[in-house]
Amino acid sequence: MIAAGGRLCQLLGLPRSTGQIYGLLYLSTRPLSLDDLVEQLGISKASASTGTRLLCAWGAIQQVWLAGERRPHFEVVAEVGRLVRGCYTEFIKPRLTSSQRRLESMTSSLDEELAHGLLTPEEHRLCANRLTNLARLQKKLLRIAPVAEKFI
Amino acid sequence: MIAAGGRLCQLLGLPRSTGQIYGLLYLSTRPLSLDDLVEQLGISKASASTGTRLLCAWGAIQQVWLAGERRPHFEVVAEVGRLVRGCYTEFIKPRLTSSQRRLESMTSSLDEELAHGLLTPEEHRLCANRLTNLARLQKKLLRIAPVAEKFI
DNA sequence: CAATTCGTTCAATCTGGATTGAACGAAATC
DNA sequence: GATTTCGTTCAATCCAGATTGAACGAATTG
Repeated sequence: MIAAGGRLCQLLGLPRSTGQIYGLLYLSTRPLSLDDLVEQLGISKASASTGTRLLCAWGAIQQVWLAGERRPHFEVVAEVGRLVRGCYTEFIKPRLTSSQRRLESMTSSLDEELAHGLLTPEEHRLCANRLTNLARLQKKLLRIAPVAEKFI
Repeated sequence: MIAAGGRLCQLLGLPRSTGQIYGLLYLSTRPLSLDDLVEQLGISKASASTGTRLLCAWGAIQQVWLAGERRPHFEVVAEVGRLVRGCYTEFIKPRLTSSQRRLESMTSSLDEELAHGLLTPEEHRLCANRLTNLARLQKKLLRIAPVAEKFI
């Protein structure tokens, strides 16, 4: 589980240690402290600190205060599906909408170039077609979201 | 467009140059040779060679032989949606199915540990629950595919 | 208040993988 | 057949970003 989490994060361009922390906590039968993570994963306290903070910010894990312990421990929060959804709304969706704006500006500047005679009508038609294709794809990708949410 | 392709590839953990090549070809009004790519993108011929080969393998671009030219040129193939679908069947789906197998083996070894008294029934129940949660999520993700294909 | 225990931060280091220059082989041209 | 023009391959290099050790500050304990 630790290895799987590490590889998944590395595949996504995220710190491997972060995935390892989640993997360990996911099958731990009790909340773990920072030093537990350091010891069991063989990572530095610095990595453990930044990793847990990142996972907390994503709502993947949470701090809990155990009776008799004065430092916080960590445990995973239940639903994994929420992580996937969060990944969509945090990562994919903003990029899709921002690139939609960029596409619009590219289209308008393309029209300008045609008006100034920098492009033949032929060339303009080809580029405009490709850009509208992209725009259409983006709209579809954005429309999938509500459908997918019903499934997950 | 070049920058967008480069950044997208970099985000996905792919060579930036590959994305740049696709971005340039996507708005080019004519097929380009390897040396065109080298010149216009400022990348080495080695990067251009491996990049075009990768994109050809994905069906993102294709070679065309222009009359009077003895070396092949490259152009994008139209539908972008096919790329997204290919990304799913090539990357996501295999990983989902392989990790499904791994999950099953983990579950069975977990049962063994319970039988050998290495785990309390309490601990076994918690781990088994989390594993079945994961398995359920994977099944859902796999089931989304046919739905999404109708949309894109 | 001193001493200890933590978590955080930051500069330095390490590393996986992209990039590249050069060598190579194939094909075409003369 | 010699020469030039290509595309490919591979070892060396480079780089972004993950990791870490050490220093720091806050909180707690004696």
